[in-house]
Amino acid sequence: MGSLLDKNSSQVRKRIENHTFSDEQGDEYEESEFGGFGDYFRRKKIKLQNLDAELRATSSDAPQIFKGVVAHVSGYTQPALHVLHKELVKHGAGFLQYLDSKTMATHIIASFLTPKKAVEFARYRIVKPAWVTESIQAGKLLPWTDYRVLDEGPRQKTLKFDGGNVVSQSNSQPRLGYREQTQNSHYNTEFRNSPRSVAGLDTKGVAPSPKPGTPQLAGNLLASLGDTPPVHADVSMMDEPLGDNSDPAPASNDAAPSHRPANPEASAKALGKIPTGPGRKDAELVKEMTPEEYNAWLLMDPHIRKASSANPNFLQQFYSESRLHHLSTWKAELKSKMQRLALERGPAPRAVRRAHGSRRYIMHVDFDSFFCAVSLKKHPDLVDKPVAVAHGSGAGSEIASCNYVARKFGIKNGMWMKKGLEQCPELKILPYDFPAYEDASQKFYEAILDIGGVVQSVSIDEVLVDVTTIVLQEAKSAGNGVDEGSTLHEQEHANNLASRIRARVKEQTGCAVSVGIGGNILLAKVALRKAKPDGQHQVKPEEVLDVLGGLEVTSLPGVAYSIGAKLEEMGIKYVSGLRATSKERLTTALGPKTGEKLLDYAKGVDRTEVGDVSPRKSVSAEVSWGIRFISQAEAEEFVQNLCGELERRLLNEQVKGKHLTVKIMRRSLDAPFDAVKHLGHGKCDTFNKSAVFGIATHSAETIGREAISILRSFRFSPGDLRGLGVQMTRLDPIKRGGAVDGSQKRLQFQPFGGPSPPRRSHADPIEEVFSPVKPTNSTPGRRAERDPIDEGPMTPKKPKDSTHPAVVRARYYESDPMAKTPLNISGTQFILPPNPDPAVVAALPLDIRSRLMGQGVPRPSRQSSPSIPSRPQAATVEEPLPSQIDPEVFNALPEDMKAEILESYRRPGTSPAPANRLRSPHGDRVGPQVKKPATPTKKGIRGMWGKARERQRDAEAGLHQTNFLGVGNPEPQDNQESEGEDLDPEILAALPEDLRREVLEDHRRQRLARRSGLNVSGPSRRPQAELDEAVIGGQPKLTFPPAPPKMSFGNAGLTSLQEVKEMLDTWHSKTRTSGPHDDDVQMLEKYLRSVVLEERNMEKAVSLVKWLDWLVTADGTRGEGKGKQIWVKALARSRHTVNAAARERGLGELDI
DNA sequence: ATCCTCCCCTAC
DNA sequence: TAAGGTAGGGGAGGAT
Ligand SMILES: Nc1ccn([C@H]2C[C@H](O)[C@@H](COP(=O)(O)OP(=O)(O)OP(=O)(O)O)O2)c(=O)n1
Ligand SMILES: [Mg+2]
Ligand SMILES: [Mg+2]
Repeated sequence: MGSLLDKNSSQVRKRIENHTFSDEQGDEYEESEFGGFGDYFRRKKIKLQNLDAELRATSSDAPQIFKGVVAHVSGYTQPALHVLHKELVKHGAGFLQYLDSKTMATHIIASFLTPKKAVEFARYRIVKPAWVTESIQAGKLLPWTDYRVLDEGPRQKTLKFDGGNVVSQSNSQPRLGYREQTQNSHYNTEFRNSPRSVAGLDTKGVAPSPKPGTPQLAGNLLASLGDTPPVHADVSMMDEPLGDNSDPAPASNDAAPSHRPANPEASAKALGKIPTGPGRKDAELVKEMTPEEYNAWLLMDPHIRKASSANPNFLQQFYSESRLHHLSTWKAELKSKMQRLALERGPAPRAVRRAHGSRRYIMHVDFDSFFCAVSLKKHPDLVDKPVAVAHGSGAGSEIASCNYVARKFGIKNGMWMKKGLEQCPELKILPYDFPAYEDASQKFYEAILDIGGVVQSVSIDEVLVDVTTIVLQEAKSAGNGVDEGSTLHEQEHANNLASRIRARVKEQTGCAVSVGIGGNILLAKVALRKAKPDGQHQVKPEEVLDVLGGLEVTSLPGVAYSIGAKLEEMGIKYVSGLRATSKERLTTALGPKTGEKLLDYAKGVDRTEVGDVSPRKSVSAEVSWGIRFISQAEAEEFVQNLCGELERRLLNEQVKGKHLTVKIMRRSLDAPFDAVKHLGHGKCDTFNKSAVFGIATHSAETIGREAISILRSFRFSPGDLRGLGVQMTRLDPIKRGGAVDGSQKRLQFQPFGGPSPPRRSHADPIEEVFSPVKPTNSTPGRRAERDPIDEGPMTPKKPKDSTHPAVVRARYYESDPMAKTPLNISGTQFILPPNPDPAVVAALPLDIRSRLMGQGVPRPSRQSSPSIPSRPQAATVEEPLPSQIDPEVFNALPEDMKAEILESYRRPGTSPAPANRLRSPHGDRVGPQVKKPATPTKKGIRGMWGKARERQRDAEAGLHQTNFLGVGNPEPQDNQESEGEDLDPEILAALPEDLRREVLEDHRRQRLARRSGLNVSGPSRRPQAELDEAVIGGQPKLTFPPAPPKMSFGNAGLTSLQEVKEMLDTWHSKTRTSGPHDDDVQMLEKYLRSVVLEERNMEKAVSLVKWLDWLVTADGTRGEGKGKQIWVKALARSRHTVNAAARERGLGELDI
């Protein structure tokens, strides 16, 4: 148990957070809506009035054994919180619902602690609930030390982890609730700290520091975003987007000229909304836009910019609002809590469980329209109306949950608003209330745990409980009959139990849960459906077949659209039809397991045990909404952020992973730029690729490096990216007792593996580590780098001697004249080391490797001079071994590498095939039997043919490839003049209409002239050392009138510009309705002064004010609420402050 | 047979 | 406007 504490090295961050959090409880922020953690808990506390006094008065006779004890209960406990509370108070203890001021509590009662809590409570006496119950039983206070939850032990070790990165994480933190996430901004943890210095901040060597984890990749873009406030052209909508037959130009991009947007209205609307966007006369221009240009154009709208990946704070913001993310996070948390609770409860039930025959009583308990019901608590007037919970009322907004009134209209959870409103125009829309869902859920779980069955969490609003033991027990003691009647008694007891639960949950939460009872999980679920809403139902053994038979197959768990359609093709619509089908036929169609399972289900058989949960097999982070990049750099930065997120989650789970998969969604080339759904991914092809690390890792740096390499290897036009994700599998628990950090010392000895590199110790002597290694065991991707982004895989490195992989790589870099322009892959020359060791080759990152291979046999068409930037032309898919590959080298490769290389050749760089692998046609060998019916999929029938079609389309896309060369610098040198910079939407927006057109046109011409393949080079990707210079040379070329001031990124100051911007963003969005707290504004002013006077960074100060200006003025919240007014004033004050400070320094008036 | 990898599908 | 995440079961097909 104590291991929990020591194990988690992610606690550094958490510790800081927690400390910050406690500090925030200081009264000075009391009124601020942007009050951070403290505020969250404070508000929660208000809801729970403390009735202790009353309790104590009514039970003064109980021995006051807990006198002097002030207890707090954390998490789910057994007995439940309310019981402990009552008992403690009755016996003289003080009780804290929430830890207001930590020092007041003397004991914390918990069954187990999450790592986060373990740290938070590190200084407390943390005891198991049994301490309370057994003390009461004993009639005296038992020594708490016998009930420790945690062993003692320092876990300083963990504090060393990732020192500087810690505070800087800008992404959401998976374990935290949405509110913690959003409020735990830099503003809390750093910004506030810097001017004031926070007492109590953990001082064990971890201090807030700039954010090395987030390289300033998209520097230019971000800089300009911040520097040039958007032009708010009025939305002078011709408000009739409908039926307009004018060309919504960008929707019909030329990848498919004949293609009309799936939803012309939506497109037209989107267009119309964009301030001074290209009018219809620009149709031609727009039609020829690259995806990047289109995105740049799209992002001219500040609202879109704010909501999408263009916002530096995007990941955090997105996750904090994503219901699906919360659902997943909650589920994972609950799962592990239940797991640990079961452990702590003792291994008893296990043995007991199977004792009695096979008769089981399983309850499935689930809230009725959970989100909706909870959100309705604050709008009781609407309970009788059709209501849904969604983020908005636009056509693409998703209905997370709707009440049963709405369901009568045909509305369903997950439905898009467009359809929902079609079915019911009266539909009322309520906002999400995530904290309320957490609260309701907690009470629900307490009630469930209270009954003492075996509990398995299904989701935030749903559990399975095996109550067999309870029911049998009760039936035995109540009804004396051991005969036939006992079953009836049992059933009745089960029903009673269900009633009790329902009543209790309703009482505690005000919301209805329904309960299904059955002899197994399947039947409990089926019963649940019958029970809803607000009811309970038991499926008795004798009714099983009848009940099931009449159900549609899709109401069986695991059967939905795809399998349902397959079955329908076979003429099976109802479960009864399943029973009438031979196992053979089912297994042939669906596979052995699925076929058999369905047949079992049809017979009412389900052997799955409640509570059987296997350990986690994967951890991932992905986003497929709001992705609109205008440069490769942005895309890579985003991937890096995802990897940061992944690292956090891995640490939280206390695992490392060996197998990395990068998931990419790219706009289908026949799909319009605009998705139907606002900022949605639209129609996409998906591409996954994985890499294996020789040794498991959780390092964001390591993972990011490889992930970015993989991303690059696809050479997608960044503007076409719609979804990105990183997933780790092959997980290993992090072993404690040291060496966590030193693990990479051993990686070399792993068979074919990757990085887990260096604790960025530049001094790390590579040879020494590698020398004893057999070449075949080399590790790819080991590069001593400063920054995974700023120094991409193609950055030059020091040469080394010997054939060590790292050395080869180093040489390779050294000799690559293009080394500094990482993405110009096809146009690069490089030198193949004589006698490349195959393993060495294999050890190279994927993108390099393919190039190297390409050179094995020089092929002018494929690789070549810088002047002929040809891409690999549609490579021969059929050939077993692409001719570009030296067979000798190839054969020496490990098998998996062979496959991978073939793969990479199979898909010529510019148009990899979608991830749907080409499977050998079943028809080939199948003979007469139809082996595999097409698998239907949401959008039409897929399966083999579908895939083939997709490939086809993609191949075709390859031909179009020339259309979407990236905007970039094709030159071999790191040439700052030859720009091809990203188009900056901000700047574009500020241009007069005609000028803008000219710019776009010009931009396009350059691009076409260069014709260099995807290549975006920006100052931001240069090595750190060059960054400063780059900032100057790297000014967007498009420096027209509203030229943004020069920006200095990086660790210019105490707090990086971007970080502060993110803080401001979070701060603003959290207080947009109430306005900022005056203290906070003062602090901002003070900080701005210090930026001007101490940091002496005028650009930063100006930039921040402009950023704030943008935030405030771009906040289109209706009605100029009081919040906005306060914000406007705050903005004015800030502006004044900076000007005043500038004058103080003898500088003139600034143009802010 | 049995394993592994890369998907698809499903659930909330 | 809008916040389309995430983990596990399991099938297909290849390697062993
Ligand atoms: N596509 C979906 C499905 C569910 N949820 C969320 C909102 C739901 O309230 C919650 C629980 O899911 P349920 O399937 O239990 O649905 P409800 O509780 O809303 O309705 P009911 O259980 O009564 O069918 O998960 C969601 O956001 N999107
Ligand atoms: Mg529900
Ligand atoms: Mg549910």
